[in-house]
Amino acid sequence: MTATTKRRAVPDSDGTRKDAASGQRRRRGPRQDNRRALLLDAAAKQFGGRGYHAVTMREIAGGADMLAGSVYYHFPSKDDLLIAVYEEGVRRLAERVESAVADIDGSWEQLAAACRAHTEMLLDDSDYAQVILSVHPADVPPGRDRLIALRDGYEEYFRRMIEALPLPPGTNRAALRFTLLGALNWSKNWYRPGGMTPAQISHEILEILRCRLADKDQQQ
Amino acid sequence: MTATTKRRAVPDSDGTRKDAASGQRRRRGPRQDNRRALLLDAAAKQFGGRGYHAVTMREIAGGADMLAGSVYYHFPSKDDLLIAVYEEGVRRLAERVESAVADIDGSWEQLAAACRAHTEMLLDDSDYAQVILSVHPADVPPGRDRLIALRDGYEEYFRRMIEALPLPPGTNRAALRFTLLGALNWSKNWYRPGGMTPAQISHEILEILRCRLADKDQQQ
DNA sequence: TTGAATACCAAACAAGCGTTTGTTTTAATA
DNA sequence: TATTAAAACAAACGCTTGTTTGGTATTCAA
Repeated sequence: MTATTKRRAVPDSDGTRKDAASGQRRRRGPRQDNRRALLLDAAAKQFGGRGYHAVTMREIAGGADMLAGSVYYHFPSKDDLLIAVYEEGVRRLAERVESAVADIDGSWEQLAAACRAHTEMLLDDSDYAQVILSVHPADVPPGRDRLIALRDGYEEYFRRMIEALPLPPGTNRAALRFTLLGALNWSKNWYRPGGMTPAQISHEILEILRCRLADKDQQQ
Repeated sequence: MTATTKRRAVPDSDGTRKDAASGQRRRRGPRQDNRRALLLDAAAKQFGGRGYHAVTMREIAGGADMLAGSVYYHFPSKDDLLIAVYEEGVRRLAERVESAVADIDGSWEQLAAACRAHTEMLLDDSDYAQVILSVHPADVPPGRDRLIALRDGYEEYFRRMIEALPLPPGTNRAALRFTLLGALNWSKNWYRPGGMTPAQISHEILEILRCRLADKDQQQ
């Protein structure tokens, strides 16, 4: 159930408060021991591991050494908490991919670096990123469109990278993108620590697609 | 919560009852208006569309024009109902793939036929098949291993088909299988009726992988 | 036609859910 | 140091959940 009214002022998503537009007495900011971030971490771990509906507010709160009611000081509802986690997940994924690509030359090499960063985040490095895979947008009807927009926004990075590849004319780049992302994301279903590393997985998958991705002048 | 004790005898999964091992008086079988199958259909539709935890017993029962309590005549718990649906999903998938492959010659052509059947089932033809994608085995702790075994058993078809392909020595066939199934299954996240058909999707994905799958003597 | 097993219904149950409420503790400011 | 907002707790609320219970039509074999 979505929150309809707020009993108290709830902080903005960045955890800071702003002055009223008119120059009234200055408000106080958040305290230093603010555990909002800890709470978001706990939510990410739970949502990422078990999906939206399997996780309870009491479990999330417990993960941050709180009680369920206290969560509502930071987030107006469970839906909003999930959306905040999802946003942070997309933000971190995008950030990591961007920085992985930053100093790389060559469209193919850039895509490889992005895929590696993407896979490492999903499989090992980030509970937040896993939320993007574990949570189905339809789980949260009021936030559905927002989640889809966030996911699409992130995938836009890959669309542009594949757009930049030199490919034989007539290549279905959309299908290429779906195949690549599908194969990478699906690895969460069979990845086991101790087996192939995330980097190896992403490398292997790209290698399988490579002869198709490569134009004549790049063959091997 | 898992059922701990059964108050009454519950029919077997095929809806028939068997005699006690010793030759006691013959039991009566199920009536003709038995709505067990209808109930299973309703459960498949709900589980397949929204996952395990988002679906309630009342919704499932309502889908078969029953009340929630009546479900427990046929299945001892929600867990068992999900497992029954999952089993049926795997059974139907396997059946469809087997019959699609039956009259096809050539290892490549067989794989293509199997992928097409697989994709059509997942995207259009079967609520049961979609359960395999929508339900995470970890959603049902007591049935987790059973679900994983079922899924692995089905994927064994693809393992054998890829095993039979003539490929360059040293090819990582496991990675190939994961890539293929991942790309196919992921299509559920972006498939929209009116766009590419399931057959086109499966064809396109295989085409992208083809140059890798094909040995020298099969190139084009 | 009877009798027993089948296949439900109607209603409740305890437990757990997301959320609200009133109060209290804590920390930063003045 | 007194004040005030921030950030929590403790306890409940109303509702929904999966499940149980006792009863009742319906069906089919004898």
